[in-house]
Amino acid sequence: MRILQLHSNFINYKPIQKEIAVAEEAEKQERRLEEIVVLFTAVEEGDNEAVAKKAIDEVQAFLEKLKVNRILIYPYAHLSSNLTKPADALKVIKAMEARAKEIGLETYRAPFGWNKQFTIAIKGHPLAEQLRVILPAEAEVKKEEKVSEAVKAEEKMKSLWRILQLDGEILPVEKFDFKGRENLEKFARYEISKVRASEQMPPHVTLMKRLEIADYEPGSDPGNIRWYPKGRLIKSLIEQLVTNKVIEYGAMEVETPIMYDFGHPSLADYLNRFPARQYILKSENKELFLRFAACFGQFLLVHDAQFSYKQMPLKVYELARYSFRREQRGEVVGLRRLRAFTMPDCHAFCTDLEQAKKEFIVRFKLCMQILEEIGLSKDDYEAAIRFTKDFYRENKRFITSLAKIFGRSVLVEIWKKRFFYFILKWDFNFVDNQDKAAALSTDQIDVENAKRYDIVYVDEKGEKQHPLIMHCSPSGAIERCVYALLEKAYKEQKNGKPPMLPLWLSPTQVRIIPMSDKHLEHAEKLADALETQHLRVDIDDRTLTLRKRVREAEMEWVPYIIVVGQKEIESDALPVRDRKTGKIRKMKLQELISEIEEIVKGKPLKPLPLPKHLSRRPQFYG
RNA sequence: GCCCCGGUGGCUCAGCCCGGUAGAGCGGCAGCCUCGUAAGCUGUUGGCCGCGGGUUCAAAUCCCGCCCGGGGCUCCA
Repeated sequence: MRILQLHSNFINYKPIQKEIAVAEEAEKQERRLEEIVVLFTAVEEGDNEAVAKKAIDEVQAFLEKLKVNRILIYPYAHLSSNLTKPADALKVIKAMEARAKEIGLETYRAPFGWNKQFTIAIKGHPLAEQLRVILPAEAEVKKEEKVSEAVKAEEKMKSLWRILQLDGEILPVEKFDFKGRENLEKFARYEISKVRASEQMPPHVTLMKRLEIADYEPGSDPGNIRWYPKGRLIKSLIEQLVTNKVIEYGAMEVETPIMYDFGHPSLADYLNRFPARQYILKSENKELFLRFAACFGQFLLVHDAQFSYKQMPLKVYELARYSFRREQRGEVVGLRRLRAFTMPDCHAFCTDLEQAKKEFIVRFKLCMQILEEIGLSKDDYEAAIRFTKDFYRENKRFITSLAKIFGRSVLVEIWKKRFFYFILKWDFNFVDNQDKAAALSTDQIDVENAKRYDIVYVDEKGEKQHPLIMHCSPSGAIERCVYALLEKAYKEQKNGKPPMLPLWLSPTQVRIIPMSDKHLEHAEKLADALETQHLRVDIDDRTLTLRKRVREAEMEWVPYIIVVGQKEIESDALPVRDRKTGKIRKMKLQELISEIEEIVKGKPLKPLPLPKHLSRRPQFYG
């Protein structure tokens, strides 16, 4: 028996004329059914009542998932070329109907033996369309084979979850003592069972709006974000920092297109593994898709390059703004997961596993350093290392050495067989205020794509070889870094500390508040002096009370606030309100400049993204 | 994609259950206050009650569809 099962918004059908002698009696009336699972059914030779029962039971298990309780059994011969005799078929169909009613389904049936016209609207979700093949008991053996094939695939994907300790010992997750390692526990739980509960809005969503960093864009697709001047500054600074670090590491920065031709031979095969997750667009007679990583562009570019083992490892980098993934509707949240995001993506092409392992360590350290510089310390994230069983057997010490560099126990995921294109992968994961985890940096050793893209290098013997490819995002998506920083700030607030951004990312580093308009001129002088040292300084020249302006500066997370009045004109000691401590420190201007310069040393610099005078600024939110 | 909750001036929200003239606080604007470190006072502006359809004499309110947001699933090479 074959059943084409369609979850439908509605179906309209109308019997037109009898086709065969055994056709049932029916009225030639149009019928409409809504919110229904339609079962186009072909009864094949050898099917019997047991098959009918089994078919309905299988369907029912599925209906529970969909939370639908209404079916239409629609005889449909065209599904099979091995049909049984019509009279037997009708019997089996009736048996299906009886079974369905028996187990409490709201059951409808289209008449058997008629030529019918129909219109159907099928829902868009992945489970909406399914083909079932139900075989009679005799054929059970054959079916077993098929199942075992499926089970094998399933088996391949089965993951073992463990905790790898620094001494190299691997413990089952239940046996590990998570005392003092609550984040690792939350991360492990998130990865393994994904159980979580939360009623509140993610804190970073409220913050990104209130601080005028970013917001949803109702005029776009979900997961496409609008960035206000302050947010653009923060993002752009992080982008610059990551890019600088990766270039320092030795990668060559390139730029590749954001859209690709579906028909390109190297891409077609790769894409077949990731169906229906891209944005697709048409241009003239071509079908294009938007990139979901910088891999395509870089692979195609390196495919055309000529290089030998002497130039390896060969490192290529791109800040992929944007990468697009049409994530499922329910998964797109704030800045945690977007449909359009900025992905720093660095590939390294290595001669062999030995070289790859060496490079892997270099990049592991690089990623830790980059996160640290962004403002996420090792306490803010947890590591996961994922590999195949085979790889572990041969590389125990290597994997343990990664954990040692990380300095703490890590979560490991072990695959019995390789089913991705990589044999080893690690990722750093931020655990947020809702106990959800989001991956930041990651690196992988890819053993497949060099062949797929026909990327070759020339070895010592002058022979062409496929390299190993390492895929690394040194920071993870830039937007996700902003998410992590905001969530981290919120955590600190919960712990009684003032929430803030790292000084080098604070849109306003120093705010000067003149007591009254009589003191504005002096404020301007101080601001100019700070500005020439490349600090971001602004002046709150609005005619509001002092208390109110101080309050607003604090709510904007301004790290240093200086109130300027008559005393400051007469003396060069400035009352600097330090957000970190909440105290007012008497400082000379030069002392403040030195302090800030020391803290932001080595970080990218950018000017204030807004008018210097607060009276000249629009309000983007609130 | 599925299930649950929500969408009301720029922002946060009340009103909806039980249909009958749209409300508050914040913000904006104007005026006063010229101020010593987290909200000064007064006045005023501002709303196709997310969009479309239906029921009704009458819809922010009831019903249906869609869009957007949040949560839970699923998914996450």
